[in-house]
Amino acid sequence: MLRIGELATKTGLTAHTIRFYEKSGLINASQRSESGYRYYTDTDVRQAEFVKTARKIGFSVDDVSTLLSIRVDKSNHTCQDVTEITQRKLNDVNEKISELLLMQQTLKILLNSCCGGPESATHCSIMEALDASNALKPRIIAE
Amino acid sequence: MLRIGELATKTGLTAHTIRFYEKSGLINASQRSESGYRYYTDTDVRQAEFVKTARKIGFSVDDVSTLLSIRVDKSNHTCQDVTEITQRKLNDVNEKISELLLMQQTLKILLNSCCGGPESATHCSIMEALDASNALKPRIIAE
DNA sequence: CTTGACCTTAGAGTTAACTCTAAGTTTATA
DNA sequence: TATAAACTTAGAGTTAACTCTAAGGTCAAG
Repeated sequence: MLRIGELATKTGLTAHTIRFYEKSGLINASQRSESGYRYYTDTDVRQAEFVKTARKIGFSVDDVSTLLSIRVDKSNHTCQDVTEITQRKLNDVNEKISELLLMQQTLKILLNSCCGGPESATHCSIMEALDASNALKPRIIAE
Repeated sequence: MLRIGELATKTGLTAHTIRFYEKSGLINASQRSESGYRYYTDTDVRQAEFVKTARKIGFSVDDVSTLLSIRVDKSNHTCQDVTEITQRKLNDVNEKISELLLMQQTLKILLNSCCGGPESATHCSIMEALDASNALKPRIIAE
């Protein structure tokens, strides 16, 4: 039986975060001492680790909540239920990556266009590009 | 001279956002009518477009603020000043992309490992992977 | 028996960038 | 002149996931 600080050390979460997850319904202490201290069993620890793992992969607290409800009642859920959540997350991630790659390309083009030296910014091509408002149109690859 | 709604239409921002940017020091109306209506000159419009462009590329409101202060006083700034901001932003973007690619890989592996069918989740390999807590270790490419 | 580390709660604060509301004023149109 | 669309302000609300604070209780060691 671990106290909250020990669970924190073990999982790499903070005690604050563990309490926050408790409020969110993700982690529960099976026992409480008379004085109110939380005590965590091995089962609790495994659940906390599940939560940590799922969060690290990128699932939202809400997703983890859903995954946990599947976890405690696997026989009444299907692989489809699980892959749906995973696929949705993957779609989110893919979309964000696309956006960021666009930004990345634009920023790279801007950086390549500018000398970056101690010259006055009077004719800085980054500033000019931002003013031109077509700075966003990604050029054909390798221009 | 445009009113705020017209500037909104022209830039694709909302009037709310334009007022928010005003509070943030990004966009100013050169004129006000006696009754207090904002009126924007061509110069204001160009500045608003600059802001829109810079935000779209991914610069934070704070970054844009800095870029604007360079813009109005180019001769006292250098290309280095501009590239520094741009490079910092590119570094941020690169870092986020790395994180997301890691998530993406993990999610793909999870999806590949599961049938995704109407079978009971009792032996769902995604759930098992999340429980194993080594789900995070990205496998060697193409495993 | 005291000290310090650890625990408790409720609830407020953080971050970024909006987004919205309420209550009232102005302007353009029919 | 009436009405609807557009405008004004200050300030509160939104989102996600924490993060921190205040004020106090508990526990082990010396």
